[in-house]
Amino acid sequence: MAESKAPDSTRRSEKSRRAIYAAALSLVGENGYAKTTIEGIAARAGVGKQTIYRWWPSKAAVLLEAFLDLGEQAAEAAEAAGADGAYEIPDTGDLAADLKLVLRATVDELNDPTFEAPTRALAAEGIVDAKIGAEYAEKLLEPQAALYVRRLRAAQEAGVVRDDIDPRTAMELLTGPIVHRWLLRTLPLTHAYADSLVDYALNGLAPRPPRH
Amino acid sequence: MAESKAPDSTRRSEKSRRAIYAAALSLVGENGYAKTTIEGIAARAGVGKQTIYRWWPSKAAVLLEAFLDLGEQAAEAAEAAGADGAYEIPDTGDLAADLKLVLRATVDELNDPTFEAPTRALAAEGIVDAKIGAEYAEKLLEPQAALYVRRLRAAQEAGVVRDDIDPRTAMELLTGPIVHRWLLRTLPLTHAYADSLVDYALNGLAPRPPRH
Amino acid sequence: MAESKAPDSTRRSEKSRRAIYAAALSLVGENGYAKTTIEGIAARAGVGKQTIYRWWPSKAAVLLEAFLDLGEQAAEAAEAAGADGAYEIPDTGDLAADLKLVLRATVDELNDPTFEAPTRALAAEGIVDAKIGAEYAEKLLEPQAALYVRRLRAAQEAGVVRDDIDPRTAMELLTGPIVHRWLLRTLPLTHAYADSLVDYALNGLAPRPPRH
Amino acid sequence: MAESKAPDSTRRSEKSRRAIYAAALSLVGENGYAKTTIEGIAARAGVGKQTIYRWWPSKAAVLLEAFLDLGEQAAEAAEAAGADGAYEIPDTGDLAADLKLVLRATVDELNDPTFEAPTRALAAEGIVDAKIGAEYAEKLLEPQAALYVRRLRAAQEAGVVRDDIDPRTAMELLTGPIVHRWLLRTLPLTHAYADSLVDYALNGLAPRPPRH
DNA sequence: TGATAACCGAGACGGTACGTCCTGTCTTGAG
DNA sequence: CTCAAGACAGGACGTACCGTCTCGGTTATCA
Repeated sequence: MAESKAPDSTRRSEKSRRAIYAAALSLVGENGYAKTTIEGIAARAGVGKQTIYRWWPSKAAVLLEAFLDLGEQAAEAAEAAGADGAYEIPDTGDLAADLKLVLRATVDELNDPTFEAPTRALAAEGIVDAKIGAEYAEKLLEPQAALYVRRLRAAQEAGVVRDDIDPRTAMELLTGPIVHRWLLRTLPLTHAYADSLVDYALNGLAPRPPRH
Repeated sequence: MAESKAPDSTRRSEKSRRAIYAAALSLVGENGYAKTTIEGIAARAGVGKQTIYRWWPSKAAVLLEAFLDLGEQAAEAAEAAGADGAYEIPDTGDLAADLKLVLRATVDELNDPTFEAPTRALAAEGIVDAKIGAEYAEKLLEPQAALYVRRLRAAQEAGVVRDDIDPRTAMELLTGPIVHRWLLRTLPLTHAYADSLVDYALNGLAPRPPRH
Repeated sequence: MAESKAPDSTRRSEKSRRAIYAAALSLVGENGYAKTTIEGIAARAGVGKQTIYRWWPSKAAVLLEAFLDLGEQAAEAAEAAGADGAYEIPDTGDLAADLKLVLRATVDELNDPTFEAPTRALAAEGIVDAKIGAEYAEKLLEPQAALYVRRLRAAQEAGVVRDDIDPRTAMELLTGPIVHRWLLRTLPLTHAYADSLVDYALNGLAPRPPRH
Repeated sequence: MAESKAPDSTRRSEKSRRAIYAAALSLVGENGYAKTTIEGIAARAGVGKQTIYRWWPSKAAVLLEAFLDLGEQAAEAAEAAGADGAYEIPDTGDLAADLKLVLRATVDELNDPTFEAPTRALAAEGIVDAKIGAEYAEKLLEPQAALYVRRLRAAQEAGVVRDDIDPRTAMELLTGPIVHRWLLRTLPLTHAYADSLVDYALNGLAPRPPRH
């Protein structure tokens, strides 16, 4: 059942891999994803084209891995810098405040022009190419999602979220609209919007029956 | 001070335009958007390439117009078939039921494999190309959004939605998560999910204080 | 029975054709045939690669045509310069002298370093590729051969060559050894050698019976 | 002052060498010389590419050696089969008949489709690459030429060829036209042609003065 | 009798050129 | 003027080989 033509990854050149990541990221930053070519990446990385085609199935796959590598390096750096490893959504007891904090951070990140082009490009590629999409979701989205789920479960245990709520769906109620606005650029993405979403989601749209 | 190179649209060939729409849609359906080329569209439409370049700025623009045209034709057909023109979200008095109805329809539409490829392609293009994205949002998303806003305002007047709620944000609370799941394929898109969203959005995640 | 994909030669760019000829000849002169690439020819000619692939089946075909064109232009120039058009082997009545004259000229031409590289390259290509070889023979060799045949026929009429001799074979008796030496570089190619060939061929190797 | 990178030929793998010869010859036979690659030879021979690059400077050199080896093996086989080793042109006393015999054999050999492709390929390579050409001439052509020279010298001693004839040039008068026809495919190569060449060469083209 | 060189198979590497495809522009001839 | 047709310059595609290199794994002398 082994792949007949799989290259021998033990002999892979680490130097080339890193150079390809760097070249891909810089070219996408400079010219945009559409104008970035495999040929251009190879040239800037000082690498033969075949070395890219040998290890990646597509331009999108290269960029995705480069992105993931960037994240991993940042994580390692953070860990080395003293943090206790796993980042978590804070739990101050005030769920609304905690969620607003992280959603505002997400909003800021999405509005950061540095990351905008490559992130949009990857998202677009993932929308069309299921393979890329799955990897994108698994590697970039899922870890983030898990944080929300943990915080929401804690909230359920603390009694501030109903027990019959599915944390996953609850998370999507918060992040879905933000991603939607960012992707489709329908309306500006602001801190106020993030706050509104938290309030609406936690308390619902229907009026509360008045206490007696 | 008119555009020096603007073609004279009064002399435009209607037949060619329709042939281009048909060719574009069929080719995207057969081979996917990425493998569809302007040359291929021109060939299948029996049209010179210049005729496409003269009237559209990009492949995405062609497909977008083809899509809009499809919608318009469907609308005209529906109108001719007897309906009173403007479609609306029903108002039975039961907001939750009404919303579930339309959200389930949206889910079905998004799951329809016929429309999947071109819709994803357009969405992806819109994510990367702001021009396309704006037109996409204005022509395809906005009319749909307006229906929700109207229905939610009616609900506010009826007192089943709080007055301080922004209908636009409320709408995004419902459709955002659905679009998000569809685009990123994180989890399957079902009627049950649509129902949950309505319930969560209307009632919130936090427990209601007990009536006295 | 028409070719399905034949390009329309009436719309062919004369300028590009000439530029391709010039580029091909100069590159072969500079770097040799083997190191001359279609890509290089296209680049120097300021032409798209497809323009070469559209009109020629191979690098050898390009060079062959370029060579033929060179000959035609030289011929036109000569004609314009006053000559009476068709060049002929002179007929002074002394066959041996006349043949030595042209064979010495041929030797000089083959020893000319300017023409050596491209001519060898074309000959080599023709040896391997029958199509090229046939065109090479027809366009470059045949006209030359016809001159010999005419001169030898005149010699037969004048009674200095036996009537039962095939002029074609006779010609090959003269040129074959020269071409052979040139191609295979077995021994140097000199005027003396050319003279010997004429003497040997005209008088034979066997001793003449003594006159009475 | 020895070559710093010369491999140690005493440790050379005989098995690999033979496998490379066999692979080279079979691939040239199957696909032609141009489509035969060093990589392909190595793969079929079950040999690393470096083993070829270590011992041969070029593809042509590999094929040339393979060819020579073929000839040597044939010679050894012939010797073992009883012959007295050195082959010679027969000397029956009738020079014309003897020459016709060997020239007809040469014609048959050149017309043998089995040897055609590789022989043409080698000849073509030798025409362009002087190094290969020299080796080709020395190893394959020279031994053959020596046979002619010996037979012609014997003819001179017997008085059937004039003493002032250069045997080498005389030989070229016979073989040159045949090789020429074969290489350039101008006209078919037949026994009759070989016979004519012998007659023309021996007796010359000019009429003999009538005996008194 | 190990050390220590070589050759060896294998195949990744930086490159070059291939021949194909498509882009967006330009030109031609018909209507 | 628009249109169908398609040639053009340009350039990226993905593939095939080039010739070099590095990697274990056998041999096959020498210490």
